[in-house]
Amino acid sequence: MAIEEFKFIRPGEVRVRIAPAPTGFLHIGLARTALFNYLFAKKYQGSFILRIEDTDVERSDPRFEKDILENLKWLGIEWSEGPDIGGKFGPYRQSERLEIYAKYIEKFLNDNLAYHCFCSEEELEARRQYLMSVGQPPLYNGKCRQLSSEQTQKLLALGEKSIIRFKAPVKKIAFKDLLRGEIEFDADLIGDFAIAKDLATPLYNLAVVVDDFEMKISHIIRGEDHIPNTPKQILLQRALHFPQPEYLHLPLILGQDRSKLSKRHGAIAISDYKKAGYLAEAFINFMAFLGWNPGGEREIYSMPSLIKEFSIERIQKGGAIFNVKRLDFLNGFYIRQKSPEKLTEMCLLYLIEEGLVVPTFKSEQYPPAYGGMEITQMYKIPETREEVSLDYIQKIVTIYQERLKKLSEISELTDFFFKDKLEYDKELLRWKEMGDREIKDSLIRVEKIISKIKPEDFNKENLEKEIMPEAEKMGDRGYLLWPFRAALSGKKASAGPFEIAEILGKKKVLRRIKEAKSKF
RNA sequence: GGCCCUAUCGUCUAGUGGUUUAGGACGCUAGGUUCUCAACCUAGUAACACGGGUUCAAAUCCCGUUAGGGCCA
Repeated sequence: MAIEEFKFIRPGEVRVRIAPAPTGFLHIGLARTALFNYLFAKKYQGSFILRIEDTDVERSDPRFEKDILENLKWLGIEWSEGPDIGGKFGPYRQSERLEIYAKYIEKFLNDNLAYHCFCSEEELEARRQYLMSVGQPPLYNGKCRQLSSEQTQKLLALGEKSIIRFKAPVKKIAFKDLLRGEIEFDADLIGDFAIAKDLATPLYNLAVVVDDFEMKISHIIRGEDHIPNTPKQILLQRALHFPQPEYLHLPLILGQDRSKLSKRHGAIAISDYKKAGYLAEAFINFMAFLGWNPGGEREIYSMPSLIKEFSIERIQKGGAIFNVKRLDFLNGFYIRQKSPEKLTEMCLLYLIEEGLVVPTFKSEQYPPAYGGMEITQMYKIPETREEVSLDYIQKIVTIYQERLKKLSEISELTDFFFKDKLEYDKELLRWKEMGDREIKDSLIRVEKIISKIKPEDFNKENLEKEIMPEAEKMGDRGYLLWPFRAALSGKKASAGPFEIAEILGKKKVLRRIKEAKSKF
């Protein structure tokens, strides 16, 4: 049935939007909704619009708006109309659209579709509590609906505080959700809901309905948590004789405990994931598959292929748990796909941040995000006071490319390249049941072989050629290779000894072996 | 409490009445691979919430129950 709906979709006619309130950072739920809207718009050559719902002045903050825009861009979800770029149906910030709403609020009142309600909040709250306690829906009883216009005028003249309520008709209200089919509500159970705080301040449902109409939104794709708002919005549309857009309510993204993803589930801000070194393409791929999949067995999809394959019929109805392990896997995959140059550029930021390397010109020139970073060729290693090239850093990054799950791990993994002296316990050098004497012997053997290699021949291949036969002789290669590698890296786990040695160079390798020996 | 939504391996999911001993991926376990880790390869683990119908045939359609979730201005 959902399929039939799409026979009506003609390229260019689709206009979708996301309408976040700038009351928090861009989080996964919103990002996923944005992605699905974006994919849908692109699929049908339509428009994806960004609207900021900042009518709640107290909770809204421009820095959240900035965060939302910035991180959507980082993800590659771009809008064709929005607060930053404008558009035909602007402004795209609700706080700048107040006169538009005022016009409609007035219309509601003039047409007798709404009325002033003077009930106090305490009164309302008490009644709500009571109704809930006796198993009744907590509705407004329509007390002020009875007020004559003279009474209303009088109360207003007296300066009584009031809000504006919609006169909800008593009937059933059904709509077709593109995903879930017919959803029916009893308008009886909706009650006379508030549409504005006062003549100049619209409330959520009214503002949405007005904006979606004024911005010619064709399809409203949003989270499942908005289903209960839909009948109210439809009621408002009908009162105003607006055409009804199509609705599609996406399943929610859930935390480990199956509840709606929220702050208490840990990091959910996209910027946190960005900082931790997740790649935008991994994130997009991951989010697309939360609640949707193309049907085949392919799991790796880039934005263009997602746009190509996206289809509403393949959206899931049940909520999906956010599983970081899977994100990690995808991220590792995309990291492995990067070119060494690109990956180095991305890792550099983390190395600089950790103070492992310092660009040879002022570090203030580096913006905090790696997009558009200007790359310098030379770097200082503060600890050894050496100067190294970008190429050198690239060699290091490259041998860790397949070990990286997140970019931020690069510093911890490779710090031993940027240190003068390694701190580790001598036990680290022990392979299996080796005695102290044997460990030292192994180190001496390696040292001897290495001493014979000319500096210009000091590379991975030659090292392997010279050392492997010796290791082979010992039966278990680990007797030679483990102490060697441990001495170079000071770590239990690392890249292979030969590749590390090549990068470190003969002089440093010998020094590290000497240091290891001195522990016995 | 009321209303609404949902229900296949631990997780994301394929499956749209017979081709299904329910497929894939992540995870986990074991083995392989030049010490370790990773990557890679191979194998294994594990699910149709339950109960009624409809039908020659149901994970797939209907009803109910249960469970989970969302919303309540």
